[in-house]
Amino acid sequence: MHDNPTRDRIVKASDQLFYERGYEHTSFADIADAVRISRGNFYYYFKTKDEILDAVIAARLANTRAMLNTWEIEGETPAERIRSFIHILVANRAKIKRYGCPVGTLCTELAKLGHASQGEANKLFTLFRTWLRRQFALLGREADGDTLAMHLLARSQGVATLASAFHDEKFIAQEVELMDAWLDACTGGATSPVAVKRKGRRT
Amino acid sequence: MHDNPTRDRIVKASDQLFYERGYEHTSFADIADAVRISRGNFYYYFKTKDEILDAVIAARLANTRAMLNTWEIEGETPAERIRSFIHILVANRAKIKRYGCPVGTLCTELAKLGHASQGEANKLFTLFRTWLRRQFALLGREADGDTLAMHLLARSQGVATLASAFHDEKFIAQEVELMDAWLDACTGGATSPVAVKRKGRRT
DNA sequence: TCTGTATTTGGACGGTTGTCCTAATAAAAG
DNA sequence: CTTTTATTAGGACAACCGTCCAAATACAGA
Repeated sequence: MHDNPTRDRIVKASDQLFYERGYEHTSFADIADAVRISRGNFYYYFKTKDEILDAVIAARLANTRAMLNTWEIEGETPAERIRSFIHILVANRAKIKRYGCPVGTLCTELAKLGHASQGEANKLFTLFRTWLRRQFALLGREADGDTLAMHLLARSQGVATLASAFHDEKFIAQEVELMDAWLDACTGGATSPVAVKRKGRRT
Repeated sequence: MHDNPTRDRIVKASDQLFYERGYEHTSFADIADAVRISRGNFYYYFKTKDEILDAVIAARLANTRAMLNTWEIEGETPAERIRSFIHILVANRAKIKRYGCPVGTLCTELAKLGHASQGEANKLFTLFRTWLRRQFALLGREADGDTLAMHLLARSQGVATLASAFHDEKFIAQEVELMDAWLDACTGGATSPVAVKRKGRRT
């Protein structure tokens, strides 16, 4: 299966539109306009709209895996890698303010639609979850690594949802600061998965 | 404007359907089936689907205001009242697991649709925000009451989103416990909006 | 060049949507 | 009763949806 520019452009444009307008509210006509191809041409690459969705999810999974691998290589300590995760919120704050979290909003929509691809979409969450769990385990938190991972995921989701509702970028920065402090507390060797204010790192 | 049973039934059924299936994915036919009236009869009460949405939002705002007032009367201390808020997650955990938070998911959907009623829907969030801020202020946190309110709202939203994605009710209980502990820390007189593990209340 | 495949086009199709209207019925008033 | 008003029923409507196809075009190798 060699590379296919047109197919890739369809997937890329759909990815963006699904994020900005939602899956159901994006029509074939919308995608066709974005990609600048005729409406009928879709059938050559995808038989149904659901197939486009699956391709988009697959692409997101691949991109996310690549991103996590990069962090694993570049981040020298597990704490730094987790911080990379936290700081997606800051890096993407403009888009998050407008459209929320790409993962969370997609999963939420598919859940309401009762869509068959819910499971695939949720794998995006699982990807972050297991990666974070591993990082926490490397910090000596094998026992509650999954709990910490879920906690951090939830915090991020909440920040994205509220930042979008209130159109507030400053709130993102505010909460990221709290999450950084919380991470420091974990790194500093607290024995329970609860945040403790600690300004400095353990030496 | 005296009471109108049929109109109320339309609003109530729409409220539920908008929550379970989403606004856009709910059709007039769906509501008609639920209320057991003919499709054409809607026009007598609502000229457009948007008007139904506005009525649903208005009803939710009224219900929320009533609920917050009840808590203000029944809860003896501000901390207890805030705890009432936190524990909605537990009380509604079955529905949250299936459909997420009614407020968050509606606001998210309307944001993606670019819908004109976004502002009205966001008032639901504002209602909780100002109410929580007041409770925190009564706890002596006038300075950062709004920050604490937003923090707690975000935590709740994140819990709802993840509980829905992972179909996990236990996670709700887990995080509620953490939020309770966090609240204890605030009540106990911590000087910064950061969670600290404290099992007992200050005497 | 000619031939065969790969790709694209524009529109037809059945179905569903929100909207809107008119006729039928129920309720109320005289 | 008759007359008037309030409510409901059922369907028409134009627009849009996802799907699908047959014909046109672009491209490849000979």
